[in-house]
Amino acid sequence: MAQTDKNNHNSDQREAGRLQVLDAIRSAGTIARIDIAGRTGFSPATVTVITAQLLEAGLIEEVTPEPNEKATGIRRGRPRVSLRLRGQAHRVAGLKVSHNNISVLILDFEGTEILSHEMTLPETRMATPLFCSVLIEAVTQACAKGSFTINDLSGIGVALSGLVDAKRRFVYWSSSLTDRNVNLGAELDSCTPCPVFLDNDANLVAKAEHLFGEGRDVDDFIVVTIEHGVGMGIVLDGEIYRGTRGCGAEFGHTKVQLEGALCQCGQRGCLEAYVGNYALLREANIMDRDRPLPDVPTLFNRAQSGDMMARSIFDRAGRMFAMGLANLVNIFDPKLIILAGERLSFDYLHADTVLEEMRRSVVQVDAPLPEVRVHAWGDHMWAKGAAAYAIEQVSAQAVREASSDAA
Amino acid sequence: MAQTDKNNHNSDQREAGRLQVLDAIRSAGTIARIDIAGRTGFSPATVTVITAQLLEAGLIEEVTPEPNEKATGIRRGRPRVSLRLRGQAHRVAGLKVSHNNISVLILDFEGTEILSHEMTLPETRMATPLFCSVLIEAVTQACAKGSFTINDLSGIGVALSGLVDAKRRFVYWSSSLTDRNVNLGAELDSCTPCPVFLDNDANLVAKAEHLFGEGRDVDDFIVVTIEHGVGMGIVLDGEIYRGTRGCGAEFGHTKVQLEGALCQCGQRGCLEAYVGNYALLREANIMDRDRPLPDVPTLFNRAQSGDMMARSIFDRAGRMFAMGLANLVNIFDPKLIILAGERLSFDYLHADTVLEEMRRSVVQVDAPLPEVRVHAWGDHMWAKGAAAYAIEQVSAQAVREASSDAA
DNA sequence: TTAATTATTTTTAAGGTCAAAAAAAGTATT
DNA sequence: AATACTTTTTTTGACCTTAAAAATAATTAA
Repeated sequence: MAQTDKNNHNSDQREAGRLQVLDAIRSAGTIARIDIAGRTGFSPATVTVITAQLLEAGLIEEVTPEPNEKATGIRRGRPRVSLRLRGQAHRVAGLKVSHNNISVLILDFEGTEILSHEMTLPETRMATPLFCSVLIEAVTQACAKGSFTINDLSGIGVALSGLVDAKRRFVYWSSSLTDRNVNLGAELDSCTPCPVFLDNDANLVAKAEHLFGEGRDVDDFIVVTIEHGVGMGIVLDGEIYRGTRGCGAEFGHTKVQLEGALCQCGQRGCLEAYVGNYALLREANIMDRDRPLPDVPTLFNRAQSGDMMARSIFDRAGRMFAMGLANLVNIFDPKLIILAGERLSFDYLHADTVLEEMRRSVVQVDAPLPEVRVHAWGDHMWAKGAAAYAIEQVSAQAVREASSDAA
Repeated sequence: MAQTDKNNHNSDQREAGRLQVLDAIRSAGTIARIDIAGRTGFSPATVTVITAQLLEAGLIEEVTPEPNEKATGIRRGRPRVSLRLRGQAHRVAGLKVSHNNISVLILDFEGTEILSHEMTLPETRMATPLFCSVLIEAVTQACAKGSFTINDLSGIGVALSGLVDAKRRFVYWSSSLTDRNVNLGAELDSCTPCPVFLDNDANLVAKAEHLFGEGRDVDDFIVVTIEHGVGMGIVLDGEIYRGTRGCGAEFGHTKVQLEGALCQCGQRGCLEAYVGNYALLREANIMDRDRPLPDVPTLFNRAQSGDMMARSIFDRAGRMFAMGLANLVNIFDPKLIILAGERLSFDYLHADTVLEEMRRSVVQVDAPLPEVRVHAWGDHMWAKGAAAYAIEQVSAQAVREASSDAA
């Protein structure tokens, strides 16, 4: 809310069209002008004009069809000329700051992975200046791996767990920082040669789903991530919904029980306090203090091999999760919910029984229920989200330049 | 989702601007062109062009300042010419169908109330044909009161409790209809000389708040209504958010307790089953079967005079409500929440303790919390929402005609 | 009273987008 | 091989919006 650009009739209007076309090309991979017109709603005439400018700016290129390859069915009429993004146009980095380490992913403009890099953190929580220099160091190391430098990057996206106002690049609170209320964008600007973009990690997974994942052809969906905590990203009308202060979509701290279990946020009854990684282990270890459990997969194995205590922990978590999802459906009535996870060990939350319970807890109408897709990403998920955000922002900047050059 | 017009570059684009200007004039009451430019983001030049067309179409008029009245502070420069809606341009009806009766409210184009009318229903639940004829009868009676006929109306808005897809004018379910899945829009079209618009009643209260109420100057807010049940209307970017199937924002059936109290919808643990009117009475009558309570105000009086049982009922309801509101804040991070109610007897839900509990249950950041405004409407609230919707739709139609005439 | 100043509104010239027409680049038919 | 046909792309003329300039209508100062 209040955080969507609108009414910027100033110079924004020409950019908007360019960006829409660029997005259409990105989501399609390769696409002919006529289909861009179909998808975006622009007239073919306008598409011609816009693509000409994007071509001239070097952001896209025409695909010269191989003579043999008439695979797309022999069509009559003037043959289509497909367009695609020009990968070499830009190079961006995506960073995910985790508990113990930073992952860096470098993508080209097309979204192709160039390389990835991991670096161990000196400390879990750092003061702002140290944090900045660690970030830069991680990027520098990654670039070195690919024989280029940080100066060859057009943008850097950073995924943080915590409460982030992405627009203002302001961090209210993050588990990686000892400081609160840090104007991290400004801090990082002074250390890097290229623009840095920040957001909450779950929002960025949603961004990755929108650009590269299950949400590629959908403009309205919700992404729920489960791991240590529970995160959510909301995409409405093709944009991340962030709320007034930039800290909406805190699904994990939605209350599912009055005076319920204690959450790491200090409050009680948060969904995360029933479903999150640490919540499950806490329960397990309360139940059986003599055999402390190291991790959730172990607990899950026990449940599957018939341990009733373990099973009841997952059972309750699943039911709470179903309730949370049902609430999302009741509020948003979305077309699609994506359950995104890095590891498959959390199968229990994707179980048919959970989804069935969700369906039962939803307002019943004679219309198809929202689709729920489970997307098991590799371990790059979070960093890829950050990189996706960087690509999006770099695209906007590039289009801005292309538009003003055209004038 | 998927239910916001976009990409209608066809003829929509000229309408959009006209409509935006019209909305700005409506929300301001009277406003000079230069301020319309400021508010809408259009250039003064465009405002001149658009207002000229709206003037010619008779939708707005210039305010001739009284010679004496230089009240607005002595300004230098060319004096502003204020514009306002021309009330006589259109006349619309808003209908709210309740348990036992229908209220009809007739407004002029400016939103001024011309008259209101109440009619008793023959039955609470009716088959579709009877329902339609009762609706028409109510409108006809109301018009007769004002010495005009239904033919003098430019549109009729209808507020229904239940699950309504406003875009399709389709009713999945309503407490007023015996049938399910009724294409009520089409049914009503065949009985009326003017267009009929339908929506869920809570959505329409949100519409009324946006056009005439506390949301007049806000484009992103949430309205929660409490009465028999609990309703919600979400305004994002100036538009009612309705979800994919048109049945989002079902706040009342959000689950706040696993395996909780039985709700009238047949499910368990719905917020409404703790906070709704009928839920409170149910509890009270379970507790004390010998003295059945007639209504909630009586129960509330008992609580205030120290009856511990009554007090505990309100206490739990309040805490559940606070939890529900906190969840909304955690998900939407809205700028404003409006608690809209017809009667003040529900003070207990607006109590400071409830709001305080909500504030405690929200993700804590060093930024101002969403504002919560309590708006106690008169008994026209629901019908006014329906009328507001009719005004909005009629405006769109009028602008469409003005635009095509201008061409 | 006249000129200067100020603020609002309107006009003008330029660029963006679209519908319709034209051009382009193929396949199908004779 | 020539012509007809089909589909995509580009061009054209018209309209919408804007920035900048001009016109308008007041107040203020001289």
